[in-house]
Amino acid sequence: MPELPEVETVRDGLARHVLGTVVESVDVRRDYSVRRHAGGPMDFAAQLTGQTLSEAARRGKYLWLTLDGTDDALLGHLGMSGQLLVRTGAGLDVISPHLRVRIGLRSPDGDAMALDFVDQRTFGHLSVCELVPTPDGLPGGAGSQRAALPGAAAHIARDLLDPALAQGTPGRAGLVDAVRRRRTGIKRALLDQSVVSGIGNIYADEALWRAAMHYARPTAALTRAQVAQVLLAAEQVMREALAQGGTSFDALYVNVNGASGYFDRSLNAYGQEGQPCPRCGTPIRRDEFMNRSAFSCPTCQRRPRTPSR
DNA sequence: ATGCCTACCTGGGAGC
DNA sequence: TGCTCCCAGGTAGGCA
Repeated sequence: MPELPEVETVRDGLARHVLGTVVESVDVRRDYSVRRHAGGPMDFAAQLTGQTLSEAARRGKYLWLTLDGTDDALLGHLGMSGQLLVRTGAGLDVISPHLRVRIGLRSPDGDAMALDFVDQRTFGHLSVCELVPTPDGLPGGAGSQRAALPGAAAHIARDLLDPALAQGTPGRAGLVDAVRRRRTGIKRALLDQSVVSGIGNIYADEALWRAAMHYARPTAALTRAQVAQVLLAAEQVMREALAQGGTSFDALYVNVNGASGYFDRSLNAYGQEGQPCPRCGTPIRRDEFMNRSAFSCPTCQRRPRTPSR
């Protein structure tokens, strides 16, 4: 499912293919896919039609296209199965079985195009949302780097690929402290998008495996160095996935599952129940966690004596 | 305020 | 072959 690397791949593809296009039509095929939009699907279409898409931005797993000359943006979240596909030429005849919204576009060259929102499981959604200035998205209150974010995403923290959270910056140190202030387990903290964004179940498990840390380790009992290590592991895993997936949008198409091709080859823990740990050979274990799964190596990632859930 | 849980939603695939 | 059921999980909102 799309987490930060996949969403960034989509954002990059949109930046290269749809900026400067004008919205000519909006076909909402499933009302549920237009959510958190005050006026509903009809208003969504009305607000988009005639607008020029002028910038492709992202915060965590939210991404948006700003509408030129307004304070509004087309905001999207891919949920767990969403895709944004650019259609051109004969591709316009392709109607995916899970097409939820088609946005008809006209390129600066006069070509007909479409931006298709395809989403099998319908956890994703689109809206038109006002951009609002945020006081400071940095954990720990460091710095003064304001940002204009869609109101619906204003509560989302910066992600580990955000320059403001680069290693050695006040932002990164503030994030470490913010994690340690939590009274919960490390995986819950990693998944909390208001602490650090972009990490989902897959990259959380992969980061914890790489850092050789159990998911239930209480954050408050971790040292700064341990928290920094986990965050670095998460950053590395996501950067590697981004490097592998970054070209898939050249074909105007992201894999059917919204993934970047990373998953086939490089997963060490997630989904690997019963498979040998690549580090020590112990079979990877699957636990129920937050009504989902947590995959870990029982040897490399030893459960703490007093685990946090 | 903070932490945790549940509902939302679909259809591919496993099991019979 | 055809049917049923399970499973995936990001997020908002509500609860304690």
